[in-house]
Amino acid sequence: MSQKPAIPKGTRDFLPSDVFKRNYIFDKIKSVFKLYGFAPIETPSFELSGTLLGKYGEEGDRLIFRILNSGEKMKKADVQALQEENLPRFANSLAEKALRYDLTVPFARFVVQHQNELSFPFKRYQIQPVWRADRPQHGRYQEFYQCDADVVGSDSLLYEIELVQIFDAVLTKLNLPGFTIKINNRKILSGIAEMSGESDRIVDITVAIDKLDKIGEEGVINELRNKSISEIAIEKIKPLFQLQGTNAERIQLMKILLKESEIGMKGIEELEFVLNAIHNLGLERGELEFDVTLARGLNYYTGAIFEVKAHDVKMGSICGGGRYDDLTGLFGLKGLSGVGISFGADRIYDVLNELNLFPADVTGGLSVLFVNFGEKEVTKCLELAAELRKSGIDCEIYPSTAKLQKQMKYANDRGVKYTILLGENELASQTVILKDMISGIQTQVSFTDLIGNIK
RNA sequence: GAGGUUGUAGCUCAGUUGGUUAGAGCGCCGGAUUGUGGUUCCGGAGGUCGCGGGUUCGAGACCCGUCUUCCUCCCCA
Repeated sequence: MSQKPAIPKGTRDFLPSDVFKRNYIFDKIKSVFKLYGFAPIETPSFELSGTLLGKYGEEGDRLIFRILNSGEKMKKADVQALQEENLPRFANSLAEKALRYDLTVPFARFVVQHQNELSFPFKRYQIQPVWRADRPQHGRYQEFYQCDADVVGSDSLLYEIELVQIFDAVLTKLNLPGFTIKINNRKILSGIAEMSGESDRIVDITVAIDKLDKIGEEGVINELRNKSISEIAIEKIKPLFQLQGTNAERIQLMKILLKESEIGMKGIEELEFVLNAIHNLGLERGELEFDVTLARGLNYYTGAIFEVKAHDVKMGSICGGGRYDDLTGLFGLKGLSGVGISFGADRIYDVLNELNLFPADVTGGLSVLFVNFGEKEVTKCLELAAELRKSGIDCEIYPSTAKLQKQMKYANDRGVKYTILLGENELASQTVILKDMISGIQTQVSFTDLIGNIK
């Protein structure tokens, strides 16, 4: 057993049927991105460590895969830092490069670097794998694909509307029966922190209330206390837990709660604009829900925050996104607002698999297999195969004159739609036997009628 | 990063308090069927019991370490 090969934890191999299914998801996502005017870009799998570190908070840094320096660069190791037990600095001296952790930060770097070649607002999509040194769990991998669409260079709320429509369009196209698009606004969260008198504790407060549906009201209050948020503040936060009813009703309540907070009211105004627009436009299958407890950990969001959950399946969020006013600021380009969303292709894959929502023909089996009867017959098969391919019909010839039984079984395993039997008798009569592998029906057709009988 | 859990044939899993030669189903290969697959029947191959060490006359089973699996926390797609 020790000789058996293995792959690292949290990674997966993909068989042809898996890749067909994944491409099906990618194709739907791409087609919608394109409909909304997004253009594709790609960035390297790994970036300079400095580009990534410090962008995802302390937690995030821990989850970034580092690439060990090679050759002479090994000598750059900061041994002194090791002796001082400053492990982060030691690690940085050992690894100048790191695998990308998401697509957003590399995109920000990309925008700053190519700012003079881009016209703004710049709309890009990007479908590439990312890597996280996380503990693998259900729906959680160390290597997985993200499918991002972002707009940078405009603070127009029209894009928030577009992105909600994209969530809806893609997931509807993928035939997902039900899903909730949760929306919130970071400014509302700031408003909450402000009116509770704990403005500088916004992260602790939001991280705590984000867990409401998981640990309940008591749990959240305990966590707030543990983080030494004042009792007065907690009393002021409590009404949030009761927030219910339609989006419009929730908005009205929040307007009362946050009336003292300028930034909070600004957030409500933005949110209301998006909710109203979507309400008027309507969604296909998605439900848009204002969820004040939606926080999301990434600290670069400044406006709208999105998260999508599929119904009837135990799985974390399948999409996320939000507005970040100053992401490129980290790389020295100020004043460019961006907003974007991300589809978690691997989680969507798992959900579609679990709910059995992949179309039957997605695995794209071979259309036609020529059974091999011998040298003379194969010569004719080669000619016919060339004609089929010219007409766009994919086909193969079985490579050897194995027993017919074996050849038929192979055709069956490959999911072949038609087999063509061309033996001695058929060659003499200029015909083939065309067998429909699903119905089992065989028909004798002439060489010239063959193409017309396939499909 | 913390705690727990799992690992036996290609796959899913049995395997009693430690005791001969480690089993089943499915899959695979061959045959029944020399020009017919997906059904049936018969036969066969395939395992250093995750890996390393220890206890023992004897370990798949017990102990330690390690890797892996899944789960909770953390965080997230």
